[in-house]
Amino acid sequence: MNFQATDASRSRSAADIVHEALRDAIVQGNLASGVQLRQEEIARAFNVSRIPVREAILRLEQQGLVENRRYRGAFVTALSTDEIDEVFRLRALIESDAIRHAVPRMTATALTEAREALEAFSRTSDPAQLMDQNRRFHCALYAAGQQPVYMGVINGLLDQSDRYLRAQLSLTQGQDRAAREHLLILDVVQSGDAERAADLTKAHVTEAGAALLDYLGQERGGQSGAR
Amino acid sequence: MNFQATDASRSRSAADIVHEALRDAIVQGNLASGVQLRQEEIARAFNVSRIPVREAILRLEQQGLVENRRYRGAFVTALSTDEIDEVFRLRALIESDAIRHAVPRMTATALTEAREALEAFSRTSDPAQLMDQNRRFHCALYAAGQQPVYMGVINGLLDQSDRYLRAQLSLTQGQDRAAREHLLILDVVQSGDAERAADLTKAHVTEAGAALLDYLGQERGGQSGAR
DNA sequence: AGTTTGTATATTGGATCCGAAATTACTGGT
DNA sequence: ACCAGTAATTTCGGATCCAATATACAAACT
Repeated sequence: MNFQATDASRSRSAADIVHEALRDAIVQGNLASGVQLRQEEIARAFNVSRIPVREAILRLEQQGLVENRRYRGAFVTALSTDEIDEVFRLRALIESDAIRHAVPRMTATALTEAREALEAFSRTSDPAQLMDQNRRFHCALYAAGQQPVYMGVINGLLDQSDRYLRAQLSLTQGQDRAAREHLLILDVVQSGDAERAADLTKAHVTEAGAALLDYLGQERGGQSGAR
Repeated sequence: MNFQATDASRSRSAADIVHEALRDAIVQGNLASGVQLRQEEIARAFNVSRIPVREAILRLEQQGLVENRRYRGAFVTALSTDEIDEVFRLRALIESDAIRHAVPRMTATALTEAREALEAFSRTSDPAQLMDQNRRFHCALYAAGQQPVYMGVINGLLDQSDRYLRAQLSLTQGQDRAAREHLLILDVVQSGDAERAADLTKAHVTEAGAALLDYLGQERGGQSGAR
């Protein structure tokens, strides 16, 4: 047998495809907060019936990316500034703990993947690429901890934070700072200092959140709790 | 206007009812790990079509309570001992932080609800009641912190841990110990010492997890990572 | 006998159709 | 001109039907 065997059962269902497309659109900001998702419209766009669309929207609702109001439709959710603050505090808490756990279990492959992500992050200026490589960097390090439950929660929070972070990270300030901090974190991880890696990660996330809230404060006029 | 206004749009859909029933059945252990959920069978039991059943199973999948394998069906998930350990470590981390945030914002109504839950917890010996009041006690305190994102994540983790915790808590040892610790936590919360409340909560959850893993170790024969 | 292949059945995924609720447009009255 | 009440349209939730896939079993072949 000398052919490339690919697990056919992993072929994505229609619902998977629709879900992923919608999820990306929301996270990347192509679907703005408050926009209504019409099942019929989406079904036509993907050339499927409304059933897989409903399934996709269901999944988005569970992820907190849309809000489904009975007989009225699904709307892309908007987080209040307070909720955004919460997301980043939770991320700081969990991700610092995750990296503390991961450092003593670090593998070479995780380190190389993180390094690749870091380099790709510095090279690009495409926002989508920026977000992808940012997530890839962090998750590569956390994944070495072999903690699937942690990863699940972290990914959920990242989905929430990404679509807001995108704007802030696109500012060259944000990208440069993130790149510097990533490099620092990677060095410390490599040195094996778990506590310091945890502290740096906590600060990294906390400051990203602060910068974002600052940025949003100007955009939104600074009213706390505003949608 | 002196009538009790109830949000009519909150009337539960068929999918809601099925979802809740299945969720309770899994959490309360009436549906054991590994059992297959057959859509047709469930649809007949609830006297609905398979559509709302599929929606319910979808939601359970997102919550991590069942695993859906394409064209094969949905199976109640079993957490490995490692994953259970993770759930409790995450809970300890997040819930201690949640109560630290809640203490300085504590309200009288939250305290009374927590006290009521505590008393009901001590009085009953019904496992289902035990679980309900346990969750009610903790969530009442956390809720005073006004952190919806935290609450969402915590509730998800509680859904995961509850169905394993149930067995352990039913042992009178477990119940007595939990009741004592709850009383202690409530006192400290009332005294306004956020740090100590956080420490106690962390210890409370950590020890519950340890006791559970110990208990499961006997049941399962102690093979780590076993399903 | 063991293995393999074809078939029959069961079960899920998706499409189409129907009913319910909500929003919008319209009409008649004051 | 404005408001209430009603009809029409839109959109969602659910039921039924069809297609795709997996499992179980039986028959045939080595």
